[in-house]
Parts: sequence; structure tokens; C-alpha cells
Amino acid sequence: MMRGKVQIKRIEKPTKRQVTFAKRRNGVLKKAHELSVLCDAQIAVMIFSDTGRLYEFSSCNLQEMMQKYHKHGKDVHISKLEVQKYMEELKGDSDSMINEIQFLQLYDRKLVGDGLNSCSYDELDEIQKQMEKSLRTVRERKVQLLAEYVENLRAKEKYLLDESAKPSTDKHKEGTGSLGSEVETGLCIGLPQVRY
Amino acid sequence: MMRGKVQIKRIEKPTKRQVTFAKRRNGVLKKAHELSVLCDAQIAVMIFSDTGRLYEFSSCNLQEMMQKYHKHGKDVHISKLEVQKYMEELKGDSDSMINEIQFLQLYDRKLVGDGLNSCSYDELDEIQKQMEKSLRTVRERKVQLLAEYVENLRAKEKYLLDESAKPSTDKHKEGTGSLGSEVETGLCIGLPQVRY
DNA sequence: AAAGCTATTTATAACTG
DNA sequence: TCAGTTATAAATAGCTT
Repeated sequence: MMRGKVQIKRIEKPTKRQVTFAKRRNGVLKKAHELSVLCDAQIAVMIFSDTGRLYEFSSCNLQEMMQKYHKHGKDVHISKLEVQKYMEELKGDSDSMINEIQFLQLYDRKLVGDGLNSCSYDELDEIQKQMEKSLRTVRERKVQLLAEYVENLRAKEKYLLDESAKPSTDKHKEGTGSLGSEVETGLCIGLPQVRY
Repeated sequence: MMRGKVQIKRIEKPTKRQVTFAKRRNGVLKKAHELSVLCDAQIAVMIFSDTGRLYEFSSCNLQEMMQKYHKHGKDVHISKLEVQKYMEELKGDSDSMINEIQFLQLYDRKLVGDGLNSCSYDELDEIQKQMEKSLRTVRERKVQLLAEYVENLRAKEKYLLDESAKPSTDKHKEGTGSLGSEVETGLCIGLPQVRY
């Protein structure tokens, strides 16, 4: 018998709270169901008891509800399965990249003569050969750059000699400015600060 | 005035359905709120009208509700915001790893004398110095290994000479087996397949 | 604790302005 | 179409079993 209207505040007595929970929980779920049928509305209700048990009602697939909810610009929810798949993919990429970095770092250390204590004599031999080959390549490249530099200097010298030999009136006619700048440009790019 | 109990089936008259929706919707949301307060329960209610408008109630963060729901082994939903945050983190890691790999790869190519065409003379000079230094380190290490090998050989030679000078009865008393195996072990680990 | 009962409150269908 | 009213159905607090 209802004596006096109920105060909407936490019921402290656990037994009473438990009983009220069971009754009102059913009430809410029933009302939700009725509303969905009577008014052709989509409704989802999720209830967790204070003991952590789940009671739910959904007039349709909850997934759909989430997507609809999402479209309303609220915080968005997507399937965990989908996310997991993507996560694993990223994780795989990440792992293989870490492996590659470690490999490259070890390789680098060996190439600069560090971390060699773990190498066998044969490995050292192989590394030495590689280094000698690389060194030859570097030296060849240096020689090539120097050769280009010398070539540019000769071209410039020739150009200057030709210019000074010509009469001053012809200078603009020949379009000489472009050749001059080509030579200079080549020189600057090739050897900004030469040391040898 | 309620004449007769209501039939729980779709209300066909749109106006009537609309009115009933508004009233019952408020009823459900109110009941949900009361239940959450009275019984200290977590409740979420989502209602979409047939016109697509959203009405909702949640006793706490809906995000939390989803995670709780997830833990109950249902098909799982988690917050997209959360996922996005994690994704961006992974993406950031991934990008920086890609950068590092590219840097290391370029560095490697230069160290083995490839991709040098883009290097300035000064850079080549620097690489050459590094290589010469590394080469010295490798050669020193090879010399060190050879020296250890020779040392081991001498130790073995001495051991064999001592052994053959002793009378055969003393062999077991001296515990010579252990010295012998030490020498051999050191030799094998240091230089498995020597070439020089 | 779970199920049933009943006095009452609460929700709401139909009506009204 | 929207509040407000009212008669009635439905929900439920406190009780009993």
C-alpha cells in the first residue's frame, strides 16, 4: 500500500533497494517496449544493477542504434571487431618497422666500426672488403667532382679570354650572359666549398 | 479518460501517435531517471522518433556504458573518439619510424658508396674520413683476433709439450682435461674459420 | 530471497480550449 | 498544433506468505 508519495533518492536499505530495482526495472523495460510498438520508434535501454548485472531492451539491432546515434553528431561508436582488425594491422606494420630499424641500426654500427666484438673473423673480412670498395667509390666520386671543377674553370677561362679578345660592341649581340651564368652555376652547385 | 485498456500495437493515426509518443517518451525517461537514483543503477536510454529525432537519458557517461556493455561479451562497441586518439598515436609512431627507416637507409647507401651523387665535396670528404676510421677499426679488430688465435696456439703447444714430458700415470691427477678444453674452447669461439 | 496482494500513487488516453 | 484536464489504467511501496 502506497502511504505517501516516494522520495526520489537512493534507497539505503539493500533489500528494499534490490526489490524496488527488480520491479521498476521491469517497468522501464515494459514501457520502452510499449513505446516502440505503439509509436513505431526505435528505442534502446541498457540497465546495469549495482551488482553489475546487465538488463537490456532494444527495439532493433543495437549496432544500428549506435550508428544512428553517431549520425546525430554525438560521440561516435563503431564496431570493436572492425577496430581490432585495423589495430592488428597497424601493430603488424609497427612491429616489422621496429625490426627493420633495429637491423639497420646494427648494420650502421658495424659499418662505422662499432659493435664489431660480436663479429667473427669472416664477418670482419666481409665488412672490410665492403668498406674498401665503398672507399674506392667515394674517392672516385671526389676525383670526378674535382675533374668537373677543373673543366668548369677551363671553360670559364676560355670564355673570359674570348670575351676580352672581342670588340666591346658585340657583347650584347651574342647573348653571352647566358653562357657565363651557366658556367658559374655549374661550378657553384658542384663544389660550393672545395677542399683538397 | 481511459475507456478500456490500451492495445499494444502501432497507432495508425499520425496525430495520435505523435501525441502518445511525446507523453510516453517523457514517461520512460522519467522512469529511467527514477530507477537510476532510487536503486543506484546505471541506465542509458536512447529513443529515436519515427521522424528521426533523438531523445536520450543516461545516468552516467554513455562511453562508460558502452565499455561495460562490451565487457558483458555482447558484440562490442567502443568510443570512436578513444579509437581515433589511439589511432593517431599509432600513426605518429608509424610516421616517425618511417622517417627513421628512410634516414637509416639513406645513410647506409652512403656508407656503402651508393647514392653519393647528391653529396657535396665536403660531405664526401666527411664520409671518406669516417670510412677510413672504420676501416682502421676493422683491421685492428682483425689483428686482435689473430693475436688471440696465436696466443691460443702457443698455449696449446706449451700444454702439449708439458703433457708429453710428464709420466703417463700423472695425467689424471693434474686435472689436465679442463685446461685442454679451455684452450680449445677459446680457440673455437675466437676463430671458427680463419682466413688471412 | 522470491512471489503475490492491495492501497495508493503515477501515467496517460481521450477530451477540451 | 499545442497545453491543460480528467477519468481511468498501470505501476508499485509496503506488506504478507
